Amino acid sequence: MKVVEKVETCSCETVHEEEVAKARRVLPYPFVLEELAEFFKVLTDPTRLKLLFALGSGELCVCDLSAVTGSGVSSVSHHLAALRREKLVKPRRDGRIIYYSLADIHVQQIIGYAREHLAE
Amino acid sequence: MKVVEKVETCSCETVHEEEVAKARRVLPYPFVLEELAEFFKVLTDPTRLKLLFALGSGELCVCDLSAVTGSGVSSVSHHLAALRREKLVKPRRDGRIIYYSLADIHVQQIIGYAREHLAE
DNA sequence: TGAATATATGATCATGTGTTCAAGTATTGA
DNA sequence: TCAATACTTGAACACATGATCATATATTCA
Repeated sequence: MKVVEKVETCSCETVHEEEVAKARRVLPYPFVLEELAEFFKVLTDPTRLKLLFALGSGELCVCDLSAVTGSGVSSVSHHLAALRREKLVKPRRDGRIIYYSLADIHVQQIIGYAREHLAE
Repeated sequence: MKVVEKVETCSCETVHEEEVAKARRVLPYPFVLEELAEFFKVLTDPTRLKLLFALGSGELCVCDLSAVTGSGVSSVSHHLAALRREKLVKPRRDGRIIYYSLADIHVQQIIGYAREHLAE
């Protein structure tokens, strides 16, 4: 493998120039990386994951979700706000009760793949 | 929709008992939720995502990855340690150079789905 | 064996995140 | 219109996380 001399951004002395150039070409724009990172952040909390799994079984109100997760209503509401921001769940008001449901198919697929990965 | 009276874990007065019971049944074990959350945490940093995309184009050494990402070697090494812990990348030593590559197919699919979600 | 290179790791510090409490809004029904 | 219910939101605190620096380890080659 060809090894060439120092390149600006790296503090080491050896860099594989061609491979680095090739890798650079496949990098998404920084804003895409930021969006992806933000998106995954919403999946890093066990309570939020519980909410997503629970809603996978059908529409539920905030009160139900509090009962299912065992978390306080306020906490659940904060988490739902985060899920709403990433467009993963959507609310439907009926009187004073607000029913939440999944807004997207991708989430379940994403979580499914993650579970497959962990199952190995 | 049937609404019944208060249930232990919830501070509100109305809960849809059957739906809650149904939702509870689909919840994974707590340790699975924890593992999933830990797994997604590794995807919440733009630099780590860069590393994964870069490695998608082929094997690269730490020095290369530092050049590609524009991050310091130490920072890259810490991030690679995190990716190793989640079994997303694997190292291969050749002399004093350590080459990293993707350890799993699922990651690319997961990131792909996430990008689809964000593209809407 | 010892110097040089490539990478890893531990400690520190600034910043981010989740929970809780208190207060706010919206809707219903008496 | 006023009280009660369902939910949201903001502030405050404890805890986690990422970048950086200094140091440690591993490998090569003179």
